[in-house]
Amino acid sequence: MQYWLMKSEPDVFGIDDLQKVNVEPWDGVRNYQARNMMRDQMQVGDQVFFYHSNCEMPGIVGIAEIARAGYPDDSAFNPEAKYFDPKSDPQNPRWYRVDVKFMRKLKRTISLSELREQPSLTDMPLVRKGNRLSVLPVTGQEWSSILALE
DNA sequence: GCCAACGTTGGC
DNA sequence: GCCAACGTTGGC
Repeated sequence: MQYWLMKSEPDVFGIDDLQKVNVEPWDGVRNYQARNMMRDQMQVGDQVFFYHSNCEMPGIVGIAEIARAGYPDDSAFNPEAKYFDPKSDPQNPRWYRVDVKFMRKLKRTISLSELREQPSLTDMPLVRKGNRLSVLPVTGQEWSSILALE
């Protein structure tokens, strides 16, 4: 079992939205590194930190679980869809998604600034400047030290 | 709203 | 294959 962190903008789709729908297809990711992780590595049952980005207090707000491993993101095939990509061929899909299932909200937001203060977390790509990847691997050690902050 | 960091595109 | 231009992300 592996651990991940996935970013979302609360104005677009936040942890409360995930709680409401319970399971959400994580489509629209158009970055090859993130695609590779979703397509090749994520497995059902993997645990996910749900992270709010681009907002007043960026940070980890909840826990989710991978409910379905990587499968083609068919929003790329739909010309009407926001994330349409004419270069993705249904016979050979360029983009993949996973299904993410709500587990629980954290008791409080563990903010990015707080994560940056933790000596054990300085190696996390998340806390490094200029990181823009929306899907990131988290080690087991990082997972437990973050949860210990809750 | 600003801007640094980074990925992608496309001309050459 | 290089690299400038451009678009996007995301913290602040």
